[in-house]
Amino acid sequence: MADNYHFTEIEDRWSKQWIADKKWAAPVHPRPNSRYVVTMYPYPSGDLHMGHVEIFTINDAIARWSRMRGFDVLNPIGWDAFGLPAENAAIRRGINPKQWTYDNIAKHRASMERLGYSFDWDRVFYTCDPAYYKWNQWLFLRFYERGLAYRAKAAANWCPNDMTVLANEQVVAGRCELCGAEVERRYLTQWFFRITNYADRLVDDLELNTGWNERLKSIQRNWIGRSPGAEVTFVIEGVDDPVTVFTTRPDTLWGATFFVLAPEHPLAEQLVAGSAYEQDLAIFRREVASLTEIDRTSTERPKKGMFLGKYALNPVNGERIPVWVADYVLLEYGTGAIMAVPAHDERDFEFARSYNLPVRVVIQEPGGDLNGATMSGAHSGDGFMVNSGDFDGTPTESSVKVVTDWLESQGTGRHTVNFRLRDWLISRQRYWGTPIPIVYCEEHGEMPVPDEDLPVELPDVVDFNPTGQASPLATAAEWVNTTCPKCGKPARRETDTMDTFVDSSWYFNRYLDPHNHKLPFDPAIANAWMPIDQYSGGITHAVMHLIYARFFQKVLMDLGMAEDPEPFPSLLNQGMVTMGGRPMSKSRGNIVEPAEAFGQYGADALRLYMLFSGPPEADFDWPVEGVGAVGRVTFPWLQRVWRLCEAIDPSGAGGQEPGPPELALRKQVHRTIEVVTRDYEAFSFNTAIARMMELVNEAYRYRAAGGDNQTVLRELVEALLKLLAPMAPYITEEQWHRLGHSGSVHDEPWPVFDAGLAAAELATMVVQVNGKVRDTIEVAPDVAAAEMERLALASDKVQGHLHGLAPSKVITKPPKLISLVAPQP
RNA sequence: GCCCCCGUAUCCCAACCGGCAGAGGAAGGGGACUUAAAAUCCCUCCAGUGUGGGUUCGAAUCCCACCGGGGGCACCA
Repeated sequence: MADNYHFTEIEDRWSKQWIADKKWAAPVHPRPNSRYVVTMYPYPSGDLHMGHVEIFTINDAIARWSRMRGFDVLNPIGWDAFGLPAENAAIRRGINPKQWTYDNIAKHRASMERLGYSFDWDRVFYTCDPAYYKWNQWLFLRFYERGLAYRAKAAANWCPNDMTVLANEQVVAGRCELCGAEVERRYLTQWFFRITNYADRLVDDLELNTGWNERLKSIQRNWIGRSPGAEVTFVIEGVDDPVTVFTTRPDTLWGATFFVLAPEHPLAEQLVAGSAYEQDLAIFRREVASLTEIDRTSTERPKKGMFLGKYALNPVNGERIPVWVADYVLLEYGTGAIMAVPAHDERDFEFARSYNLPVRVVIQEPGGDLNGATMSGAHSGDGFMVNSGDFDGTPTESSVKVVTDWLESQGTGRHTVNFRLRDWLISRQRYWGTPIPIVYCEEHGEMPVPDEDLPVELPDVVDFNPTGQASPLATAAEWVNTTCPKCGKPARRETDTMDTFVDSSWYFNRYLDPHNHKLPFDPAIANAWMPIDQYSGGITHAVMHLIYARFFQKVLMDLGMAEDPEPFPSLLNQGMVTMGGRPMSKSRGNIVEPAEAFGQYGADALRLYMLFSGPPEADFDWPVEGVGAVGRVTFPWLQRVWRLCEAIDPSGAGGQEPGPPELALRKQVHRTIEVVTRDYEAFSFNTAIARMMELVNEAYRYRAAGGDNQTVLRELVEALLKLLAPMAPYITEEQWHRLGHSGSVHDEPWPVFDAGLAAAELATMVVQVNGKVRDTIEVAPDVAAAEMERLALASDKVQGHLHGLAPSKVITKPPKLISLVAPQP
């Protein structure tokens, strides 16, 4: 008697069995045919959400499929366990962040186990564990030795809500990426990683990432913002040191009619010191400082500035041009100073018109008559140089290079490249992160903590409440007061902690050697697995994690600890899971809890539902009905698969000689193997499932028509179970055993299709006349072109459209298509 | 403003290198089974591919322009 599909019992039993057997453990040293498959480790806030389920399921299907294809597969997991939400939860509840974090990790893990993810549980780590963050500190010291970690005073993004500074990457449209509060600009002394040293390599090596989509590469290119141009040196009257400006259009130098400094530029202060302009500048600076970053960078606001009473000398013609400060010039970009060419730059033009500064045309369009006095907007396009001495007539295509070369020869300029990317600000004024391993000695100043004193552990007793003044760690007096590693005299520890993106910038290396006590990882072991063959995760990390980790990889390479310039040349970005077009959230009430879904319909049905929803990269709008969608779509199909399997005699009793219906069914099995394999290769899980549904439909139709050949049905079901196993691991394992096998379906080799069996005996040839389908004819798959033409011309329908004339042109694509072009009558 | 991605049945989604627009699912309609219903099984309806041009024997697919949606960058010199 056939059993029903009791998914809860089946899933519980196999889940425990696999874990007890350490079924997904990977070897330390892989064979040459290995696959390192990694999905971004989660942040343990609450339980898993649907976004996790989607990407982990995709990742798991890839890992399991790779195993069946004979690869050594490493599919690890860990937790990104440091970070602000834990600390905020701890403050609200009056507990230690550690407790909240570990409670959530336990929830995550239970859900992951039930969902059947084939992670290698022996390699798990938590980044808040001193055994992990010790190596953040170790790596920090290596960066420090090479000048890649440094402390400097700079304008920083301060989140008034989270009471910490943020990296540029963590500010979205002027707001804190985590809490949404508008960030403030503060001049603070902070720790930075010198990522700008790697800006060129970060752009150039994007080309090595052949498995990235264009969208992501474009986001990173935009973010890094490489801008080739020139530096030009100006002399300001009465100032000893020359001032350098950056420009992308040195060919417009002859059109510079004024010179502008950023209001905060130290030189501005110096220029007006003791003059009548001094007080006005102070007032103007205060005005600018009172603007938020959003206002300051708005293109809508009229530009403001003031003359400083000094003149700069244009290096190309010695002309005296007035020096101004203006709010549209930013201290952070380029050199904080510009030459203003109003005729050919929109911003300079706007400013010149509001302050009645001269506009001089130095680029003219062919046949154009641009006039500085009358033009209504800047001409920033191409043309040829005018009013530029010997360079008149030089076209824009070559002018930038020609002029810059000439400036170099004169010693007044040089080719250079500017970047939008800023150095990565890594210090945070919060508790729950890696302590920065630096102490400050009265005598020796900033001193790195020696390697043998690592880890610098987080103290337990701390007042977490951020004050905005000092970091919480400053309240742990016993911890802060230490001794100088050099002289032994009293010293104070650095009280800022590291950005948690430091943790995630190298974690995939730690999985490869997770218990190493001497090094973050053994390069020899890591290099055997690296780079990651398939990485997966959200595109929300496009300019954060995905740029930082690439930077780390390059530094590791320069340290001799890595061989590969890119850590994850192939990356899959899953789409967002939404409901009603908006992100799922508790407060909005548009949420489906994974536990609810697998509780009602099972992990297999939920996994399959996520995979069936569409291509992995596409956003997925969950139907508003909620979990019921699983009960309407993939759960009934799994029951259908279950019933089909139950119709197979486990004793393996043979069937009769196969007749035409059985041969047709067998052909369908092999065609399914062929296309499903192709779909897996393309990560096209939704179409793979559709193909399997088709096969199941065929089997049902065969049985509904009275067919019951056990041999062919068993072939079909066994192939189906193998093809489905990476996506729905439980039902396939259970039925594989019920069919009488003692081993695991997950240890089976991936099925191979028989090309002879998969091929059709007859092909359908489409006959087009003038591009329109006029007839279809059954032909042999290996039909010759001449035979196709003969058959096509023999068709009455075709003759009707040729009007009895011979075709003027014949295109054949054997065996599927022949296209005839009728002669013009 | 510049750049990237996407527009296909009522809905979700297919369509390889340009070659019969439809694989799958949902919803809808009909039928079988049943005393009846549910469940199950079978059958079935549904668009000419956002719009307008172009290239081609032939365009959902390639090119151009536009419209709509999503995203990135943006007083970046």
